[in-house]
Amino acid sequence: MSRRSGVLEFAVLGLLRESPMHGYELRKRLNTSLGVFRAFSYGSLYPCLKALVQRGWLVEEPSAQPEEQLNPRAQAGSLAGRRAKIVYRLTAEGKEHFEDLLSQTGPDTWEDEHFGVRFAFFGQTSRDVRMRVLEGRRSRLEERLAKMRASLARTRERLDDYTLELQRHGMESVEREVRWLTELIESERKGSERAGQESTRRPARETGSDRPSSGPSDNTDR
Amino acid sequence: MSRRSGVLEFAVLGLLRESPMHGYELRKRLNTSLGVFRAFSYGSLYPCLKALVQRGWLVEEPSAQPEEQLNPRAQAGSLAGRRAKIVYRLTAEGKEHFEDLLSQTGPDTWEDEHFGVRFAFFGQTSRDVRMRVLEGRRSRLEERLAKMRASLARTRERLDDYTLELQRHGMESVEREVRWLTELIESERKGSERAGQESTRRPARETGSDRPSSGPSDNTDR
DNA sequence: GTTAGCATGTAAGGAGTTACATGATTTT
DNA sequence: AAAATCATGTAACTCCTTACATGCTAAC
Repeated sequence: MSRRSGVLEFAVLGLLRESPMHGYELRKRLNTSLGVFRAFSYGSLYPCLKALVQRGWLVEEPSAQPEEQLNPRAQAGSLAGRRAKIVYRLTAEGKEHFEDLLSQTGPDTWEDEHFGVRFAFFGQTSRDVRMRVLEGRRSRLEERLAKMRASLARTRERLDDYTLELQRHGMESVEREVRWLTELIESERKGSERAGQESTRRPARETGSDRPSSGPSDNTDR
Repeated sequence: MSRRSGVLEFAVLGLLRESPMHGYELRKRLNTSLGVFRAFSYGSLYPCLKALVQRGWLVEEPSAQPEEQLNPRAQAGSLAGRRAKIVYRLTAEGKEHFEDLLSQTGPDTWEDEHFGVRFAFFGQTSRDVRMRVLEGRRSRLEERLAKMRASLARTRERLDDYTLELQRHGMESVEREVRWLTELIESERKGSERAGQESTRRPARETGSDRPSSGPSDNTDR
């Protein structure tokens, strides 16, 4: 009933933080920007939006259609007509809540389902948290590799070629992801050191705006 | 209520086809042999087993505990006691049904959730079907790549570094899987040609036992 | 003037998980 | 005799999808 998910909720808050949007647009962003990893349908998006509104993290704005009003043919039907295109905007509480979520580094943040979306919003995440999430993810994967190697050693001879190939390919993928994470961690560390030289010591604040940001978000639409 | 899944059902039938097992053992196999890709809990396994029994694809065998009966202390409580360890065995109908499933090459067989488990049982799958599944999977991934490239071209400049890196890494993974599939398809084709030379033309039967098999399964337990 | 795409929703259901409950057997 | 691990199960819940229902607007 409550439709408060994990991933979807997180992603919606994160995208709306960048700029207000209506559901349809939001869904497209969800399935391209955060691409590959997950795809959501309206059947989960709209109920999720309603739930977030109820908890006071979003507000619905009936949308006065600023630029599309320019089109003169449209307003013939009815002035307020045109099936209200509901634009959702993050409230102050919503923003606060999202920042809470961003600062979390618990075990599930580096599980498969969550890691992708966490990474997608690393631009808004503090360096400490980024590091913990990356390192957590890496050691999670290394654990998994160890288990796979052990189980492979135990069962190698009674598996047929295809099963074996599947395991091999699976392990290789995990190994590759570990290397990727290692590179990312390295480059975070370098960035950290450079920042350390600049200001001699780390700034005290943990959360939020130590990101250089990609400019003030003036892109309301495509 | 019915608990007839897709992947889980398929995997259970496939593993039980190799040899009868009880639930606990089955679950371990599920989470190692078919490794990386999925993990199942008892909460889904046992109801699934019940459902498969109801449909006549499995039978429960109360398990006379052949070797464990040797242990003399156990039978004190009650002769039929000792919390029946239920061994599940595939029926003739179950086997037939599984072979039907094996021969399917519909669109969902190459989707993410299904492909892994399909591949895991390629040892029992006919060469034609293997080819169709591999090629279907590859073109599915190529489609996805095309979409990703298009969306990346459209949105590159308004994405921050992390989102961009996530996309890049995602695409690279997909590209690697495509290359892997291409190699597999190549090697299937070679095998096919060699088989063609041996018998001049392809054998008529499509399903089942053209596998060399990994020996008669005499391994009931670890 | 009809197809395609934009836009918003709901009801039912599928595929699984978590947490709980129980008890036997093996290892320490 | 305590702890681990084997073994089986159920109820409630989660998170998402499919299929449906509706209507507007743009393009062909």
